Amino acid sequence: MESEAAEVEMRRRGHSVSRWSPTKEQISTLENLYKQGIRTPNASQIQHIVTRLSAYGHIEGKNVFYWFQNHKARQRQKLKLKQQNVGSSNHFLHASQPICQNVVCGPYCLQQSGTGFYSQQPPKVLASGVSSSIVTFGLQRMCDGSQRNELLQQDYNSRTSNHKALTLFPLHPTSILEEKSSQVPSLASFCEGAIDTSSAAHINEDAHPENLPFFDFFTSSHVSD
Amino acid sequence: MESEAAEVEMRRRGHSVSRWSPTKEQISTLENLYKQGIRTPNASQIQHIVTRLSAYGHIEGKNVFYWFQNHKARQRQKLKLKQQNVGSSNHFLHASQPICQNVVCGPYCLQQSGTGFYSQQPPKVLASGVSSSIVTFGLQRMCDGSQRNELLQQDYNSRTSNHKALTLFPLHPTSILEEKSSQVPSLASFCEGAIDTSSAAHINEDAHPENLPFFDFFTSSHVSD
DNA sequence: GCAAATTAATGATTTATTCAAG
DNA sequence: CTTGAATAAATCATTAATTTGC
Repeated sequence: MESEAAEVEMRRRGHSVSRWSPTKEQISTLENLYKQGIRTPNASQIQHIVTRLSAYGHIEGKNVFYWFQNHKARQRQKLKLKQQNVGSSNHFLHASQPICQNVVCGPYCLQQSGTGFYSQQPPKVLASGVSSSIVTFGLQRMCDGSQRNELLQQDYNSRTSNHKALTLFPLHPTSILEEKSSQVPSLASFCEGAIDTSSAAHINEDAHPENLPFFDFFTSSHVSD
Repeated sequence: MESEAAEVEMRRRGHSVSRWSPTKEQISTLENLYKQGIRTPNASQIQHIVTRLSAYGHIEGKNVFYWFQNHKARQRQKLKLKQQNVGSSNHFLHASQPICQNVVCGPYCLQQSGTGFYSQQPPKVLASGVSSSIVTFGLQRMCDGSQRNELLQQDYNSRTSNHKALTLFPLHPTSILEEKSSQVPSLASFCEGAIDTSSAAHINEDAHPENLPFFDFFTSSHVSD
């Protein structure tokens, strides 16, 4: 439905609408995604999620971002409390089980080689100067050697998606989702998207006058190198 | 063109460009801005800064954002160390002096009324659906009642600019800078800018087909209120 | 002088904490 | 009381300074 117009109206009329109120569908979808292992969606993922969930009501990228941020944190602290109560002793390699039983948590993490991971993608720069910062997702941190034995299903899908295009939304196997959108670390990427792109927009406005007002998540592969 | 060239240059010289290396000019400008009181520039401020600093080399919004984030934090911890060494006892209302002697730190902060500050601007939404999330800058937290007696020159200019249009860049007294750009809380706003704008753009693209790819920093006074 | 090796700065991310709307 | 939103603190990782041995 067009809750968008309604909300814009509402906001324009001074009504607070100061905070996003997710619909049931939106929440359940987000929870599903979380269960599938999404922890910190990157720009393209968020873009996708927003696009899909917009069908159920107004939603913005930051809402999605914050939702995952908060959900992750609160699941974690919930877990912490639980474990505290149970007082289990062998808290070594089996975290996250109580949280999401649905996701496969491969034993791929912890104690890998020191800094061997993060060269998945070479730094790539888009023609418009929108560099896609790349790489460092969060895995190498967990695998680093420090004892961050928190959750560890972090980017299971981020990595698998390189191979099989992860079914973020069962409805749309549109691929995209990953790979070329280049693992940009969520927040900063938006930043760059919002700001630098705008400047880029009036710099070479003729580049994509079509319907990509700020960034092409999809073409970014072949730049000008 | 200029900034791209610089970066391309850098890349050609074998530098991996995995991280932004500010030029001298960029740094000094940023430091000046900081001294002028800018702590957490919002989207429009960042946009402006980027536009200006692009003349000196490649730079993106996120770079500016992170720079302020880091600089603020590190100045703060530097200060903390200093104070620790001095062991001054009457730490009550005179923070931030050691950091930036150039900025006027009015005694306007701490112990104001509880939540009186952040209603400077009513939530405003641009026609394109790019809501400018608004408000909460960071001041209300400091002034709130909690004892965050850290710095407090936070948005001195944010407030003064309401009256006298703060000279962010001596070169360009273009005003803008504040007021109407509605104090959007930095990060999230980019997020929204990057994501929501795109989706919104093809929803009602006809809103501002002119040359305002996502926000008009300059005209924003008479939006559609 | 100069590169390899160390150290210091600092750019970039993630996590924790806090505020406040509903 | 729950949770969306925002900021600050902590942390990681890379670049620049610098030291060191030749």
